[in-house]
Amino acid sequence: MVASIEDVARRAGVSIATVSRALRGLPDVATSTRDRVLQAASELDYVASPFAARLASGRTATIGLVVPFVNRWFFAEVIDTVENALRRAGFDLLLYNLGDAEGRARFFDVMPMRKRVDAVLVASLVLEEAEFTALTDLGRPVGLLGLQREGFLSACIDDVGSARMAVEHLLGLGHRRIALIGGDTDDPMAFTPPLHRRDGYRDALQSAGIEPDPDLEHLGYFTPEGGRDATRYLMSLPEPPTAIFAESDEMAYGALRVIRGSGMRVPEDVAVVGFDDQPLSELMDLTTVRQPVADQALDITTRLLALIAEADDGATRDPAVVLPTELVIRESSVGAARTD
Amino acid sequence: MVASIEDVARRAGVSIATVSRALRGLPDVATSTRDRVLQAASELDYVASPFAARLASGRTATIGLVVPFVNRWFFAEVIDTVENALRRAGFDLLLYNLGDAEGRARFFDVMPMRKRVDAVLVASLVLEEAEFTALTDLGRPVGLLGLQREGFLSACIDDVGSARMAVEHLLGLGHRRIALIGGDTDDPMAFTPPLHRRDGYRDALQSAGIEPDPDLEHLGYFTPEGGRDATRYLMSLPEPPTAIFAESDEMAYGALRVIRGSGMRVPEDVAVVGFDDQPLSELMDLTTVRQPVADQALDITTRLLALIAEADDGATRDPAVVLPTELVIRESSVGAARTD
DNA sequence: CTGTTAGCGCTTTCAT
DNA sequence: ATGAAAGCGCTAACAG
Repeated sequence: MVASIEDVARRAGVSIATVSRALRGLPDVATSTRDRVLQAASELDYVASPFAARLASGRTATIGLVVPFVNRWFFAEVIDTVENALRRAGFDLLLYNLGDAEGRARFFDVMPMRKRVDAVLVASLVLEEAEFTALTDLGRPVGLLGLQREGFLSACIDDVGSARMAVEHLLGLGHRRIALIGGDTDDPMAFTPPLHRRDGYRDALQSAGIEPDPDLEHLGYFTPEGGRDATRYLMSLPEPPTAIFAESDEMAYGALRVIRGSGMRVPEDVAVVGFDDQPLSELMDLTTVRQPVADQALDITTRLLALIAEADDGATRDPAVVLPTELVIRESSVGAARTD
Repeated sequence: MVASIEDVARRAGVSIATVSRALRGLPDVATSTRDRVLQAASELDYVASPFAARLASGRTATIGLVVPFVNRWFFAEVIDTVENALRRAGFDLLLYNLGDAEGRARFFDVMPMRKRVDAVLVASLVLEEAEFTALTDLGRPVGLLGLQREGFLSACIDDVGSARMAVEHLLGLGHRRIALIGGDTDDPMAFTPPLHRRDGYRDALQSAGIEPDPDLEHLGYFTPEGGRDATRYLMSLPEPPTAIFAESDEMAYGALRVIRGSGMRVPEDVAVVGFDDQPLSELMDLTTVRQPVADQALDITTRLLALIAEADDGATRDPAVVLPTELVIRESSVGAARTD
């Protein structure tokens, strides 16, 4: 069978306590002893049983990552980054995918990560009070990604300001009828961006002295099809917009397809700006707000790990980190003839 | 502190063994006793410590999912489906993302899932002999998704046949110069599709009496940019193709963009067929091979779980399951004027 | 049907 | 610097 700590102890001629200390790099182990233990462990191809260690120590070396979806660019990117950071730190990643309202309810009801994680990381969920409570009742640190809240570690971008920047870009190009294709802010599976990006859109218009026209705000459900349908609707208005700001690149793709596919020109007839800067956006020549997803994920993961390790050298001193975004200007807003 | 099995036992007035049995739904527990235990557990908000249970039972109720990437449609879809199926079965998902050649080497070197999973699920990786050995040396069942191998449980599609179907569609439309945009079959991070889809492409041509032209096979690296660059190259050939078969939809998007963006018409000047049928493909009017990703993932997960549960009512009787694909014909191959 | 009793394989005082 | 021993919170025979 597979080797246990006793086998290593026997082979190294020491006690199991010493093996434990040596293998974990604890102090107060003679170098020669440590070498002997390391040698024996390697000869036996020994790895400690994580469950025994967890039971004895109370630490799980695992963090739970809660996401509303996994098959959307943002969240896939988050999972990728977090998994990597954890792996390097010797931590396991337990993934919790909510999926839909029913899955979400089940999750918060059962709380499947009870007693199995050292910390929790929640990505871009608009959490209800009860859900926040359920999370904090786990008695573990909770990190927030893509949203912030008093008393919690978090990393996010300035969605409001970023959306404002996008719309101001369009205003600067002379557009006055600018439509918004957004997410459903009433959706039970709502995540945070729809709320804030819409606010930024309205802010920008109002600052320019334009009263937001409710007819120009349409749901796109954060999918390409949603963006397509919204655009068809918008372009059929008596007074269609001359520019569209989509709260995500995916919705912008739908918009581009409708416009380009129906013989209209982008941006001459309609300008389009998205949000995210997914890889496909460069290909689509889409002007968009680039947000540093990996940076946000890495930042919050690192600080969460530091907090757990109690090597908390200021990890919580600056609990809410806001990372900068950047407007990437491409042809969908300024055209190919751009000279600068 | 949080309740343990002893607290429940005391409250219910039974032994901890009875609590254990009652809570796990084992037989030979009087209904009244079970009710009392359930009541006590719920009052104390008790959940068993998974680590103690794992240590005592040897079962981990966890499966390890190994993927080369998480931010590609296919794999995101797989993760989504597997996570869901496991959650319902009360299993945890431990995600292992290889990422790149270095990450892959580290993974197989360290074997981080040793002693922590009941089974392993590997998605679409071209595994070397040594890697297969490393996996089987875990001493746990290994399931394969997107590939098959003698002696392993697997679920996949017929990549060769599906690619042949796609190319035969183009041949049926009268095309003779059909290009292939594919993946790198020599890449250390190679996954299985590139190999087989290329074979299917060549098969179809040869069956039609056409000798595959190496100039018409170009790398697209399974990304939109790769597809774009490959298409630019192909269209600059002295004798450009009249049709393109891309081994993935993402590469096909790049092709479509180049063709449509440069004033050529799809499919009149160049027809395009992809592979996968991602959600964006309908929007792009892309003819493509639809593969049932969720079905594959669900199928293999279910059978792996059955195998672990030893409720193996035939789970392994049919170890290699091949799921059907379907050609979804859209405008990128037949045009808008299609009458049927 | 239920209780007793060994462990599972580690970590962690507490001695020495 | 090292070892002995007491758990960690369960599961699984084995009795009864």
